[in-house]
Amino acid sequence: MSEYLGEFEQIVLLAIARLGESPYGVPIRREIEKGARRRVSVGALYATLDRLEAKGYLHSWFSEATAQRGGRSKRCFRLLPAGFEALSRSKTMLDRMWQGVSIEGGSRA
Amino acid sequence: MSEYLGEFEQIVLLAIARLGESPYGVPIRREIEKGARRRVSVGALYATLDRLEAKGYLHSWFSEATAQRGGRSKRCFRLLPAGFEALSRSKTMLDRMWQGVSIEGGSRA
DNA sequence: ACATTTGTTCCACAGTATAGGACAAATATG
DNA sequence: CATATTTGTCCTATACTGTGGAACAAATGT
Repeated sequence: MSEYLGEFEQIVLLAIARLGESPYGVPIRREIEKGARRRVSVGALYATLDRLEAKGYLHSWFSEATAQRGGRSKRCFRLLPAGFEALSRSKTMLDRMWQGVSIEGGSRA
Repeated sequence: MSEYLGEFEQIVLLAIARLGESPYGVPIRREIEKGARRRVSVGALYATLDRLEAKGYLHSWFSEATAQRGGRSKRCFRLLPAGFEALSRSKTMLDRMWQGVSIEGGSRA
């Protein structure tokens, strides 16, 4: 297992952090599409959630079913401290690498 | 080909942007190890450089050999505008997702 | 000639990203 | 009650990215 988070892994953890209240798959997906302005397939999302939980960055459990049409039990998620720390490490590293790069566009003569 | 950059791809592009003067493999590698504080194997670096060039984010060419022991021709790199734009897109997206997350650590009660 | 130094390429494999269909579990309805 | 509809998760297959290290290439040194 790599010491660092992939791009999409970061986005998923951040979406959960933003939502806060034990969100489940559907809201998480919506939050990513809205916040990152990027299409997300269901499969991609759950695969990543599984991996993040296996790494100990996330915890999940099943809620009770609700009395609504299709209101089956939902798999809720919570960001664990280790997840937040991994997120911070990635951010710190990227921020550090961006220092001194600025607006020069990279096409110097 | 994904629309977004992987974590390591970002780091490689940033290292080249920071170095500026048509750097080649060895200095790029050193810059990453120093700047990102992360170990980089040669193979990992060149594989990523090749992919970034194939995507049109980077341009490379071979320099003349120099009169030094082992001073063979070097493969020099330059960040292309498309590379800088891709980098900016990734940064903008991550910055947007970080908004509202702050220091709460993610382990709310 | 052959050793040493510096650099790059190749190869094999692990890990991450992606899409979409299959499947499960609830209520609605005739 | 049998079946349709709705909501949500799981599974499977495949492409792309990340990884390390050995092999190879091309200079000068001795």
